[in-house]
Amino acid sequence: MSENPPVTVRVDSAGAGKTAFEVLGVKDTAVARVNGALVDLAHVVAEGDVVEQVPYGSEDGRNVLRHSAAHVLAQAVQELFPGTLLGIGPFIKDGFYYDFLPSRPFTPEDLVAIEKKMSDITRQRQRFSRRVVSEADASSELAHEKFKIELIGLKGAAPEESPEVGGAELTIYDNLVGDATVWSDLCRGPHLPTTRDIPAFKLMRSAAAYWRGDQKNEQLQRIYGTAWESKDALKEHLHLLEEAEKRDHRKLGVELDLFSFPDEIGSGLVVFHPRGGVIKREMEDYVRARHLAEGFHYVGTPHISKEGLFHTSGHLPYYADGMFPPMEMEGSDYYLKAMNCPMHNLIYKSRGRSYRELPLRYFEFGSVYRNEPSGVIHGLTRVRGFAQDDSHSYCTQEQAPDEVKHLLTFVLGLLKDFGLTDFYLELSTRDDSKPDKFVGSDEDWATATAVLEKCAQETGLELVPDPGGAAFYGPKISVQARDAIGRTWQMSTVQYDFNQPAGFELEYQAADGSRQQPVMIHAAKFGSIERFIGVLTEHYAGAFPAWLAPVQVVGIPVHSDYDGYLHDLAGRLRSEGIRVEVDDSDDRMQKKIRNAQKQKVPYMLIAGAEDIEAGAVSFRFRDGTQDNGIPVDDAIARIVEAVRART
RNA sequence: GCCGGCUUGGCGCAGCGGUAGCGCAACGCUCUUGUAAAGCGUAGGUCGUCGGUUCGAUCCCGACAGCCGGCUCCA
Repeated sequence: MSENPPVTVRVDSAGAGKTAFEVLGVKDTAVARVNGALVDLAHVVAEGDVVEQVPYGSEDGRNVLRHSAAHVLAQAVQELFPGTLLGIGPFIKDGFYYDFLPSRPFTPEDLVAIEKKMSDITRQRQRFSRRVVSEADASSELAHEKFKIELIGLKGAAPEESPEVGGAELTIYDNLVGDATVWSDLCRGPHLPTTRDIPAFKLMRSAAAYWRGDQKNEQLQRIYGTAWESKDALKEHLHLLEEAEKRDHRKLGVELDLFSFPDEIGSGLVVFHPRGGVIKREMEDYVRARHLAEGFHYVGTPHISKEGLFHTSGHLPYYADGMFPPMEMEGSDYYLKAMNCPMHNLIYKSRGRSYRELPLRYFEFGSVYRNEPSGVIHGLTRVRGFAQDDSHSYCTQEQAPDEVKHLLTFVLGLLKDFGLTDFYLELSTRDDSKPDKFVGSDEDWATATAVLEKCAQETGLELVPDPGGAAFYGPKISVQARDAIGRTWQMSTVQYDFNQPAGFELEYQAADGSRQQPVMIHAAKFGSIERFIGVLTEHYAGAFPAWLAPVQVVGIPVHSDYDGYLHDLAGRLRSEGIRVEVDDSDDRMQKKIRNAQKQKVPYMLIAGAEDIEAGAVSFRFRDGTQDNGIPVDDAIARIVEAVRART
């Protein structure tokens, strides 16, 4: 990042006719912003123009250098694999990609060769030269590039869809060596001045991607790369990726013996081992207690149901693809439930309800099963069987806004209790162009959406629209949480539903004696217990806070003579509810410390002759710091307090 | 579901057309004195599954399953 504020110049009469680069006259300039629009440094300015430096390390600067790198990638691919057709090549977070239609998919070896060819191209200092073309000229020049032709046809329709087209005019960028054009691509620009100006890049991987993101379209081969304003910035990014890999919950799940996915059970189905079970149980106990404190009633429902229930709820007409296929018994088809709401509705309906009971809140850890496509299964964050900490609040339409607010406040507080503190909200709404995917009237959708939007805004959190992302029965707010290394995860959802109360003919008797239909608010606080454990594992990199740690204390004797002393201490801790082990194996002390450290145990209690003489014990913490000679009573109090405080 | 890659003892990895090794872990023995790996020994694998090619397959080919990276989708 540039330390100094960007240079800004207002062009005077002497500057008119010069290039943006000339009037700025400063280094560390990727492109220029002239009167608010990004342009090439070769752009000729006029008197009165305001020209601003865009440094390489700025957001725009990075985007431009990444997009320029994408061009070099495309050029390298077309030189190495003649006849390969081009898709699009935008910048993305941390890098860029380019989509291709090659005669065969790229291999890892191909990527090495392509990266080398890219280096050749950058060394040649090819100039990116902008040329305005008419639609007819572009079409004939790019006649062999069918995807580019399609983009030309889209010009103006969706400017955000690709960097190739959009804006007032159609442009082609030529790569020049001397005066000779060695390569060209349809592109809106802008670009760095030359290929040599790309400071640092690296190809990451290749993968398939559907043309224009639609499963119905042809599948292209996408190559991902990363590019940065300096070699150091690139190195730092690669280091961050390594760190992220170390906290991968799938890896930590094995190393810390938390859970596994036995092939024999099936893809996307998890078993929790004793240590993972501790985390799961602590979470559930705490969450259950918090729900009770917030006025929820804990209920219980089965995992499967006859199909009629899911017709009533609307799941079978709208969600059948997402459910496991039915099993037939005694002439009925039974389905594993994919959602808990239909069952809760039956509890509501089990007797007449009064307005005095509302809002009526049901909560359970409901096990649901969803037929996720095989390619999307991913550790704990995308599974086929999981438990939702699911609740349904039945209330009058007038109560709904307060209930949504209540839920949002509750959810955010709960997430904070687990160490997640950085959030934004997403408002998922109906896609009006696909009426067959959503049930209910326009008016009801508008009402529901307005309630959610207003409540979301009142939290003061950033609110991002998600058009088309609603459930079939109503709009939703989802809470996105950022973890310790800045990645975001979709956690909680709050959904406003007026359709299922109608389908189930739910009602309550109002104060005036009339029968009214309640609305129901669905809310999953963690989304799924499984996903949340996965996210927490990555957030804490396996070093869970003491209250969640599978093993909270390990006693380590300096010599086996002191095993008994530590066993006595462990007994006292255990009676305080602390999960404690004494490592009385015949390893040496150093090895025991190493083992406890690798298991990320919060407290190591070390005892030798000095400690015993003083009636004390020595702490070693996970960060390697120590606190020696602590009297045993103090040590116990300290640990008990830390666990109680959930810090 | 689609495209590509991968699959060798509990974990991490070698290897190779002539039926397999290493480190850690496990087990045994001898050790154990202050903050991240003591030494020696033992045991453990029909090389994911099923077919095919071959005199012979862990190795080559195919199908299936699982996993990984993306796309699409999603709590």
